[in-house]
Amino acid sequence: MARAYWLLKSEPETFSIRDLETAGNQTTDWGGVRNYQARNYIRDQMKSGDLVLFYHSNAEPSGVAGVAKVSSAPYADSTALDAQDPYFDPKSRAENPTWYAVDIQWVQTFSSVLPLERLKADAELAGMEVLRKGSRLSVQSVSKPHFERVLKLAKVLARGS
DNA sequence: GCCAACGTTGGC
DNA sequence: GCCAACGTTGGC
Repeated sequence: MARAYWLLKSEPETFSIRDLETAGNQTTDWGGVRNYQARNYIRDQMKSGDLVLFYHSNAEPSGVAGVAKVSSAPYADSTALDAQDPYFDPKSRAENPTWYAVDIQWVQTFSSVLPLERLKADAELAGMEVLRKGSRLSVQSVSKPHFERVLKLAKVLARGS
């Protein structure tokens, strides 16, 4: 099956593209997702090699900060099974997990964050989920043309700075 | 800090 | 199964 494209949101004060970059070639487990639609994307569709737009939310500015890649198959989110973890979910069981995670790996940090405002202004990105008013989903599917367009805009931004 | 747009919970 | 109340997300 062909590679898929995603957008993952993170608040940079919690975990930023720099934090991911610091991890270098090491993988980072992307867990703690507690929304069923996002869970379904992770559990049912994500696969190793998929590419990810790493999005900073609640940031100044909010926008796409870089690129990551999925580096594992989906697996049970251990934070849901650990009673000491803030993301613990007593309804999730090891033999039938409710929540899933994947490993991700740093690929690229943009020279500066590509702001949401810039994405909104681009006609080719019309219909992209992250641009929808009230879009709160932390794991979003991105079309290949939209993914490639975002990379293009990031390059243009780098050239201009 | 405000508030719109959600998703979830629980009474009925 | 409906829906009001509530909690959360996230842009601004």
